Formats: sequence, C-alpha cells, structure tokens
Amino acid sequence: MNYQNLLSSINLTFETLNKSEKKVASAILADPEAATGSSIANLAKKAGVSEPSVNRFCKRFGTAGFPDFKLKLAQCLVSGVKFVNSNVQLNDNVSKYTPKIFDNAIHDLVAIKNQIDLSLVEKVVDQLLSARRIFFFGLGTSGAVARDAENKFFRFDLPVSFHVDVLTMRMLSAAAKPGDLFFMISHTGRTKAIIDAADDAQANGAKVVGLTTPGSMLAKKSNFALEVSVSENTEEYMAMTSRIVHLVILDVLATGFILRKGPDFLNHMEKINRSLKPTRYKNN
Amino acid sequence: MNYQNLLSSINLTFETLNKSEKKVASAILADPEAATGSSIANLAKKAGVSEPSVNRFCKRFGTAGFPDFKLKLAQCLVSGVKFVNSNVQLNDNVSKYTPKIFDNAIHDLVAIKNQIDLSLVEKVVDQLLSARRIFFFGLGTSGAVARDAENKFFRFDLPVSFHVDVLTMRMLSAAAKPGDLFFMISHTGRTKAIIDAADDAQANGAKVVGLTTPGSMLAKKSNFALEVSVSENTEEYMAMTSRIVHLVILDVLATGFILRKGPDFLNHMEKINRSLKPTRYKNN
DNA sequence: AATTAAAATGTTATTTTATTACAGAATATG
DNA sequence: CATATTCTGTAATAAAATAACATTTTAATT
Repeated sequence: MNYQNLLSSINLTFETLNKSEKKVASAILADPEAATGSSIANLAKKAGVSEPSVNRFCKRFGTAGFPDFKLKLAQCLVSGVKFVNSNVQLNDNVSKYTPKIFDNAIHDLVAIKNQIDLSLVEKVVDQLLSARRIFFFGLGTSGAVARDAENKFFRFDLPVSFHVDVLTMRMLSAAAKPGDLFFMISHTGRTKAIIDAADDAQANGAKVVGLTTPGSMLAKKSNFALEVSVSENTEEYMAMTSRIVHLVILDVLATGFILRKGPDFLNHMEKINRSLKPTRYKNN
Repeated sequence: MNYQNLLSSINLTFETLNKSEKKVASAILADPEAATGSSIANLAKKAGVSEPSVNRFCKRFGTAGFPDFKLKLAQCLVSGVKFVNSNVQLNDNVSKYTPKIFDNAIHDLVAIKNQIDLSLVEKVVDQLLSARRIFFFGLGTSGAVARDAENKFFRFDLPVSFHVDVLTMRMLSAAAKPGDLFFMISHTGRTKAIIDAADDAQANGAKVVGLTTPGSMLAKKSNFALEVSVSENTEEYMAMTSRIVHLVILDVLATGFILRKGPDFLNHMEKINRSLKPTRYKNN
C-alpha cells in the first residue's frame, strides 16, 4: 500500500469495511486534516467507536499504528488536497493570490522532478555535446525560454542561437544538415511554425529535441521528446507554469553539459563571467 | 513559520541555535526520514540531549510539540526537497544533479513565498494600473525575464515594451516623463546601464520599480524595490534561480493587475487568446 | 576575579496517548 | 439452535510527551 494515496485507498475500499471501520473511515474522510492532528481518543469519540477500533483500522491500512497512520495521512494530504484549492479566484486579495501562484509553480516543479526521465536527460545531454550547431526555437512565451537557453548555452563555446522569427525558422530548418540540433520549445506542441520546422529539420538529417506537453504533435515529431505536464488550470488569471519548468529543465541540461565537459571547462566559464565585470558598478 | 520549509528553516537558522538545539538539529538533519518515525526519547538519545530539549526545539520552530513537529517534518519530506546537500558536485551523475537543480528552484520559491512583502506587491500593482507607459529593462539573463514580462503585460491593453539594448535604455530614460513606469530587472542590481537608466528616469519624474537583490544599488535607487534573495551557491555549475523567482513574481503582479481590473477585463484577455488559434494545428 | 542575573539544560513527576490482552457481543455457518 | 468465527469494547499496561522545578552554564557587571 502506497501512502501517497492513503485517502483514496480508504475511499475505494470503504464498502468492504465492517461497521466500526466504516465509522472510522467516515470520520477521517469528513476532515482528514483534523484527523492528522487529533489523538486516538478524540477520533474514536468522533467516530463513535472504541480506541482499539481506530487502532485496528490503522493497521488494516498497512500502517504500524495510529501515529504512523497520522503521519502517512498528513503526507498524502500535502501532495493531494492542498493543491485542489489553489486556483486564483476573482475575489482573491493579494495575500490569497500571491501564495497560490507560488504554490502552483512549486507543485509543478515537484511533480516534474519526480517524473522526469533521467535516461532521456542523459541522451539529450549527449546530443548537445555532439551537436555541431544548436538552434533554440520558441514563440510567444516560449520565445523568452529560448532566449534564456541561448544565454546559457552560448557560454559553452558552441555555435548556438535562438530564434523567435518564423521566417528565419523556416530558412534555417530548410538549410539544416546532419549534425545540427534543433531544440524546439512549445508548451502546446501545436504551433505550426515550430512543427513545420521540426519536419524540415528532420527531413534534412538534423536531430530534433522537443520540450513540450506529453503526447503533443511536437512530442511525436521529435527525436527526443522532453515531455512536461503541468497543472491545467493555469490559463485565465493564472500564470503559465510550463515555462518555469522548461527553464529548470534547461538548467538541468546545461548542468549536465558542463559536468560532462569536466573540470577544465570551468576555466572557460570563468573567463566569460569575468568579462561581465566592467559592466557592473562595484559593490557599494 | 511554514511547514513547507521546516527542513530548510532548520538548516538556515542552524548557526543561531544554542548548543543542545544544535545537537537536535544535527540529529534531525542527518536523517530526517528517521526522525519522523522515532519517539522523543529515541531522538533525544541520538542527539545526546534530554527529552525536554527536543521538545523545546520543536516549539522553537513553531510547532505545537514533538508529535506535531514530526507530522510537519514528514509533510515537508513528501515533496522530497532536501536542501541540506543540494549543491551540484563535479562527480554527480544525472540522477544526482537533476533533483538538486529542481530542489534549489523549489527551495528558493518557498523561501520567497514566505518572505515577500504583500503590501509592496499591492503598491506595485497600483503603479502598474496607473502607469501611462511601462518599460521593462533587463540585460543578459534578466533580458529573458523582461521579454517574458512584456509578453504578459502587453495583453493588458497597455503601452508596454521591453528593452535589452543599452542605447535604447539610455534614450528612453532620458526622455522619461511623469506617469512612465520603469521596471528594472537585475539580479546583481549593479548593472551600470540599468542603474544609470534608473537615475535618469527618476530625475525626469518617472517611477522606478526594481526587481533585484536586497540592499543592492538598484534597490536603493528604486521607488519600489522588490527584493529577492536567493541561494548564493548558484554560480558555477548551478543554475541561477533568481530569474525563476523573478518570473513568478511577475506572474503575481500580472495576476494582481487582472484581478483589480475586474471580470469584464477577461473578455479582452479572451480575445487575445483566441487570436492565437490560427497559429496552431488542431489537437490531433 | 567575584557576584549576580539570565539563559540554557536536565531531572523528576504527571499527564496524555497508544497498545495489548482479554472478554463479551454480534454474526455467520452447519 | 448450537457452535465457530468474527467483530468490538473494556480494562490494564506500556509508552510517550509535557510541565514544573532544580541545577548548571553562560554572560554581564562591578
């Protein structure tokens, strides 16, 4: 039994429980948050059963006892229920909408962190290392991500560029060659210009990496699809969290790249960092 | 104190703790998972302190007592954000550096979420609402953030632009007028072009919002300084998390803006969203 | 360096909480 | 209807956490 879905386990097996267990289950389901905080005596009273009945209930669900049960219930509440109610509402004030927006970003990062396919990350790093040229393509919001990516990768002594202009995209993909890497960023994965460019680039023997939604058109057309699924309620008032996750994934790739290059490469990086010094005022 | 960052709270405040509290902290940090399962007697023994010392430790971190502490510790472990040792090491493989980079971003978002000055957010939203023109300025990494901001705010039926060109910045700030809002994005807060532009803009009666490090030159020169302090070990292999936080803060501001505009404004937003339809292929 | 106040930590006692063992009740089975 | 089985509660026990108090340590002041 997985503690992540303790609550749904209770829900699903409810009908198979016997009388007093059902009472306990109801009491817990009625207010799971409260259950995590109460003592066994309290919960027993609330459910109208004896304390050992509560204890047996806990053991039935694969936990060591009541305290352990509370712990695992609390954990399953973090991942589940908490984000149920974090959509921005029309009448939210600043102290309501601000944490919600942060929570959404945090939630999605946590989710992707646990889902991301590490071997795929490794493969994409390989591609970045072996590419002769790298192009980052993105439009709209993803344009900013592409720009950020270029800003990161050009430091790596690579012929890299980003493009937000559909005509340029078209020309570059038409002129693609084996050894070129096209890194396509598109949340929807349905942007025409990007899809067309992916087709062209592949037809010319270049490789395509797609950073997009699972199962999207772009994902299907990519040689390597980094598929990122984020909370879907982020359209209206809510911020798009996909681009946040995309940026972090690009950070991961950049880090993988540097680590594979080895310690000597840090000198090169340092040289670039030093170059920025004259553009800044001294500290205080 | 928010339970989301109980572990990092312990970590961050470690030096301010007194002797026995440090012992308890070390015991917990050494194996947080184990701590969630052990009794107060057990943990006290492991830490080499008395049981009440453990209890006092728990209360110091804003929990009701040891059981409550365990609960909240368990919850903060669910997300698996272990900030204790999340610097990328030279010999890390993909399964090590990937979660570390995510954890850093998550950690900083959680930290800022709890630190952010809500009344200041409100004030900046006021400024955005009343501005006649808005300019987003940023260079390098912050250029991508400025671009993203423009992409968000131009949908709001506002004369808004972003700039990454120091000459243009200079000209615009020289021609600034009262009613203009200059939104300066700079992690270091020491970028000459940005500071100079802030000076000029203010001299001409425009308002300056700075999104930057606490106490930086830019923060001091801004009418409204959104100060964001992120983990400082993010230079070498590590990704800059400041820009992630900056993006989320801009999301917060944009959301505040929309909410203040009221429900009618959503029609306008919808119109813009619809306009993107022809640029995309149909779903499947 | 000695004295005092304050803070920190530990000891002991008490209270709360959880579990076990067992007995009685309910339910099912032949 | 008798009997076995399962379920549930009571009472006893064990474990855990906390509160109250005492001691020690530390810091400040003379």
